[in-house]
Amino acid sequence: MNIFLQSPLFAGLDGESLSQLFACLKARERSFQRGEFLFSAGDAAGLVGVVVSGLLHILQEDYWGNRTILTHLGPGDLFGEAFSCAGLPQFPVSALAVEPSRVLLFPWQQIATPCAKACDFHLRINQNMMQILARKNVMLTGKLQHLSKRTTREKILSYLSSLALSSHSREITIPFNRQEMADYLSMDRSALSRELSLMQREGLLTYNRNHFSLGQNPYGE
Amino acid sequence: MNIFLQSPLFAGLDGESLSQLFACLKARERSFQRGEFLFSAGDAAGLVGVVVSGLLHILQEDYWGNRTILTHLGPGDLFGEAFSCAGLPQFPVSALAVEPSRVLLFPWQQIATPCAKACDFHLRINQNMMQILARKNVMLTGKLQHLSKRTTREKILSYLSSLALSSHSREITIPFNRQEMADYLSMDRSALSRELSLMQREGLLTYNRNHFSLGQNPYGE
DNA sequence: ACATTTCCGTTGCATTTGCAACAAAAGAAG
DNA sequence: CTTCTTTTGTTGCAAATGCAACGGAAATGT
Repeated sequence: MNIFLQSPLFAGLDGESLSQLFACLKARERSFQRGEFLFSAGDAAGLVGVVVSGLLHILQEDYWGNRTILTHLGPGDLFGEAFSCAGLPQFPVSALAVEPSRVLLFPWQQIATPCAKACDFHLRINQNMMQILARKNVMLTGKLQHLSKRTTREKILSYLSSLALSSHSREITIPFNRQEMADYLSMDRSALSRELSLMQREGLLTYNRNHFSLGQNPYGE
Repeated sequence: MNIFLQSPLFAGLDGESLSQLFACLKARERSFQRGEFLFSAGDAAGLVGVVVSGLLHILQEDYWGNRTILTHLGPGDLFGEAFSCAGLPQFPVSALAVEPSRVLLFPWQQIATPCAKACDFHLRINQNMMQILARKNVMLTGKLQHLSKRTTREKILSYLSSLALSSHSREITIPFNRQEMADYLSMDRSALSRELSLMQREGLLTYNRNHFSLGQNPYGE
């Protein structure tokens, strides 16, 4: 139960409201065994879920059948919301339980349309859902900015710059180690290290581990 | 007026509802001269707009002051919705009129909270907005899939594969010419042409201009 | 039909990047 | 302190990529 209260979808609600809301949402809790699919690509979309316990993988399969793991989902995480809310007829990805898992599932429609009682809870999670989608949007847009740069250096600077701007400081501590940073920016770790090292020698920035300090101008001398 | 009816935000409404709704939303129309900023990075967010006529650029400025054009917006296009809805305190980007432009502006809050009259229109654009955010989400996620591949070939295949899957066909016609396709995938046009040519020689696919036909298996022989 | 413009494929070349392997540094465990 | 593990920096090398330039093909306009 605590899981739900911490989930952004149910933010602002208390335990009591929650049980009423779950009835409203026609939510039901289900268990999945290790290796069981919650849904597969091609299944009708319209389902939203919250992980209660266990571990899920969101998988994508391309035209030739190659699978990629897109995300790992743990307790509290939300899934299916974007596809369902976008009105896609089918899920383009699959959700797999990689550990015995319990999830709360409910039909998307129940969120979108106000219930007969027009309850406040309903309004609230409606707003929450919108905020969740919007935030994810902002996040994705940001990451896309970095990845659409063509060179390693530009990607790195784009990433660090965005952090510096949002923290209003030239001092940045990132939440990644080198390997994770390289993964986030979709590049090789050694290439990342090499470029960082180069940039430091050129005086664009200084760094130590996951702490960075940006210089004045990456271009002019 | 027609512009609005075609905009996804106002989908499902008719002309009459629209005028009532605009009052509800406290919408006002404003004109901007060429070169005038609608808002600048750092301004308080919370504003949503629809372009009526003219042309806007969304600009981003990085830590060192380098500007990038993120988007071009024309009549019917929506802007500001993600940032405002996400609850960001400030806009991280700027909006500039590059031609004399007219836009409809309204405060985000008016969409999120139902009006005193609890009008149906209100509910409707609430749902519309959510769908818009969700669809953009799906789009961004898809593009991110492609860009996070490390090699030119993988990016191309990821892109074509996703189109093939969603159209349930190995025959694909893309909405881009070469240069645009290269831009979309963030790569050099000649590098794209070279790789396509290579893949065709290897039998992975065949193509002509913007029409592609995928082969059976890009890996095994 | 002809001229003009846009689009596309190709290629040489310099540079960048991924990959692999190793060394140095930092941190954790004993 | 010593040992072991993890993280990070470095480097050689092959392959990939961006860049620039060019020529041919296709589309467009007259």
